[in-house]
Amino acid sequence: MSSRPRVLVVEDEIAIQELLRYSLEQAPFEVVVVSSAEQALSEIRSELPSLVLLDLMLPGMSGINLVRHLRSQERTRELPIIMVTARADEADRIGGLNIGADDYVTKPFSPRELIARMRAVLRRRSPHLAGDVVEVGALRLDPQARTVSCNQQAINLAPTEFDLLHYLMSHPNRALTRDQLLNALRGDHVFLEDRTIDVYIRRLRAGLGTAGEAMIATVRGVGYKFVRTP
Amino acid sequence: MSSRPRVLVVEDEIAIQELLRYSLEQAPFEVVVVSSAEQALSEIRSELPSLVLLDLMLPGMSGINLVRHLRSQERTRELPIIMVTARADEADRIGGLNIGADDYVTKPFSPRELIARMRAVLRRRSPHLAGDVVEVGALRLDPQARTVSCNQQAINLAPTEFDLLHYLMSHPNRALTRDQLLNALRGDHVFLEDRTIDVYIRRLRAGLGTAGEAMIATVRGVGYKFVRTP
DNA sequence: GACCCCTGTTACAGCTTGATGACAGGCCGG
DNA sequence: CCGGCCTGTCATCAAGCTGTAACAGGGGTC
Repeated sequence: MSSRPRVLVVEDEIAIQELLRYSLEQAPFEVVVVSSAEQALSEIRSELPSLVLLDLMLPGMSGINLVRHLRSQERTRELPIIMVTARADEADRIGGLNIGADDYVTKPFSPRELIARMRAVLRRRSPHLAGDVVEVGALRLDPQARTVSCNQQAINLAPTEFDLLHYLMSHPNRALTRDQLLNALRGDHVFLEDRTIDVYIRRLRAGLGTAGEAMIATVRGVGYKFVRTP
Repeated sequence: MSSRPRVLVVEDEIAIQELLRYSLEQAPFEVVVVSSAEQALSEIRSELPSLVLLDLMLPGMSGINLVRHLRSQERTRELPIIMVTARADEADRIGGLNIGADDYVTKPFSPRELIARMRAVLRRRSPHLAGDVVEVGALRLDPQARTVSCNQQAINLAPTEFDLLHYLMSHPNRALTRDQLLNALRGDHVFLEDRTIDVYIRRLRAGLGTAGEAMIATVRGVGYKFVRTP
């Protein structure tokens, strides 16, 4: 869940589909591709992605109408959307942002630029999904490389421990309840014991060694907290 | 109790229920969802929430009638209520406020906006639930981080001591009865000895050190008071 | 100054909460 | 197919927190 943002690509040209799938997976994102607005709706209904990448020109319902529709629904009101348009003047015409997209890119675009824009949008909406390196004190976490180090010393963490640390470091100095942490790790449709978080905190602390004890604080009666200054 | 505000969501559409539950829990609020006015009454009877989020259109008893009923009862007269309404026309809005809701939002709404309005209402009615940092003299209390400091010096308090201080600091220069304090800490359905508050005041004063003696004043025959200027 | 009411303080038993170690099952790679 | 990690749960233990009673002390009233 917290590991890689899910991107829904709505694009009908096969060549571009493949280009996007490849470059986005390298980013890394988890990529789901559909080729029409109708399929996009169906996919979104079954699981909300972290971001939608949407071609303006589509068979059937147009991209613009899809954005309008998504913006009119409570569930998808805040869903980050980036539009892809064929020509710059098109972007001008639709005023990309006016119809409710968060950003747009014009073809031809460089994957590098696209990914940068996606990160920018995610950064605004959900900081821990943006893929930025997080650095606090001697601790450094790189979400893309999925590495953690403390004073240049590499630290090995299991996937869940990594995601947990990532979320904690992205929300420093804030007491987080076990519920919030479980939601961040597993999404809101999974039912797990609150106490499971205790165990992961323990494993994470053990993995981080002495430094970990200082940075991950227990907030009695509430949950846990990542403290910036020990 | 005082740690996270309890929100009762009265909403019959499943999709909106889930959206609200997720975004409110991240806020963070403690969320209870019911799908009819009758269930809402039953829930409120068993435990008074900090705020009610109420869809105007419900099966059975309408949202409007529920508000009227709540406003007619002593126990729920002051309960903050935000109405959610599908129709955006002005008559509804005015009606919403006239019948006694504290605020309203119209669908479609963004979770961000909704949470901002909830905070605003809470800030007005129950300042200690709004989540703002409270700063009085050298004392500083951060509800999100759950930290207290005096002249930059961290102070460690037990959960109840923290909540008590939070409530006191949010209502400065005002004599508060033991009943009021117990209510704020434990809700209105828990019965405890008044004198228990004395003990918590004692523990809180001890925790705050010399500064605490000066700021928490005893109001003989009434209760206690947080004084701004020693 | 005596008395009563109120508050301060302490001690304590019971309970809740968090830390920890162990374990079964699942998944993955070799 | 096997072995090794990873995951989620549980039982247990230690520590901290809570609520009450009991006693001490002080202030105000008459």
